[in-house]
Amino acid sequence: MARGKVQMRRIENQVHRQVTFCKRRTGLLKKAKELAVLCDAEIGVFVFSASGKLYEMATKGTMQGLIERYMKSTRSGEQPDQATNPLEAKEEISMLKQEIETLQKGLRYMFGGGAGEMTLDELLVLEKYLELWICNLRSTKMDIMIKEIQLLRNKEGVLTAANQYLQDKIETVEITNIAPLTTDVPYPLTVHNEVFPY
Amino acid sequence: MARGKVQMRRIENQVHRQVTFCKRRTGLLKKAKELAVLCDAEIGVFVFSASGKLYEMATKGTMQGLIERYMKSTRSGEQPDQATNPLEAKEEISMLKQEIETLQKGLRYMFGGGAGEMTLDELLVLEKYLELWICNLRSTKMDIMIKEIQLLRNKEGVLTAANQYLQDKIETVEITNIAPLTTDVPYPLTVHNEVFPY
DNA sequence: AACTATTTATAAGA
DNA sequence: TTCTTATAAATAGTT
Repeated sequence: MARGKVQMRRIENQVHRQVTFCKRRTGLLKKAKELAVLCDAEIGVFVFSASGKLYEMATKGTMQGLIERYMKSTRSGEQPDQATNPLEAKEEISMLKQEIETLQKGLRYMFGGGAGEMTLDELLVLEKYLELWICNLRSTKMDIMIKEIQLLRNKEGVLTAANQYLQDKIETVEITNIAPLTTDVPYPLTVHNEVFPY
Repeated sequence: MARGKVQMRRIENQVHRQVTFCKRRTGLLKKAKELAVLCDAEIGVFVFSASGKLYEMATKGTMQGLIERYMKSTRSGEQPDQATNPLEAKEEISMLKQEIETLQKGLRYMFGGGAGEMTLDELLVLEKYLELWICNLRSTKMDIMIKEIQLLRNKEGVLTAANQYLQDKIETVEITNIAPLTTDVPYPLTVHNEVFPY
């Protein structure tokens, strides 16, 4: 797909074939990974070179696990399994941990340098950045919290008003009902608690 | 790869995800076929959609045959693993996933100069990370500074000693040269300043 | 292993 | 879904 169209048949030149195999194999596995990530799919790919060498990729757990799943789903049309088996789970955990490691590294490397080999000056710059970042973050956090509080206060106000209103009403009811109450209670007067149970 | 770069993470919009899944799955299988033809390789691909549907491709014979070959070529396969409690494992997995989500958001947040769409909880987690990071950074910084100071002190010691030595020498010269000085000065006595100009 | 000129793949929109 | 189209990615041929 570049510098000329390619015919869809075996590349005769052994060197070209080898180079293309390497490039396209990489591309294929990359595409598989992308599809898995973007669309939340579970993918297994294995490639045997002409010389019999195996290259594989499983996007979740192991190839073994995927093959098992494959077997199941072709044999009897199994349901998408909910219960992850412990082996897969462990592997998933370690994969996720590795991913976290990578992300943390990414964060660290973002400002250039990287944590291990940074000079004092670089560290000072990074520190400033981090301070700024954390400062912005806290500001955002505060905004959110303030809004949240405001919201709750409003709610509280409304509830209080409603409560007050109901209290008044109840008192009125109680007063007007004083006489009947001495003989019979048709319904519990505390019914208003069920209107605002929170 | 078109009309805009795509972020390498799960597509949130369900419709977009479905469409992309369809397109990319087709693309992936096409690429696999091409690689097989061009480079005389044997390839198996299987894709489980998020909903558990299976799509597969085997370039030679059946998937079963390929899987058998795969199994043969990876003889070390099974290991009897201790059963991690599946429940705990699942919990850990979901926690780790959440952590990854937060870190990814953090990275995006950072690139975007802050103010992203993070929730309060995520912000709190990120804040913790940043605090930890800045703490580590400061520790590293302190190490470096302490070493630097040590180094400078050593240097200072050496320089002071050298200075003392030269001072003594100069005084000796001055004393022994007192007589000639009254008549002629062949060179400036302050020449030693040029030896240690700092 | 790099470098690009091209071809392909595909995201977004209809 | 399917088509279109602008753009991002992959990669064939070359150095």
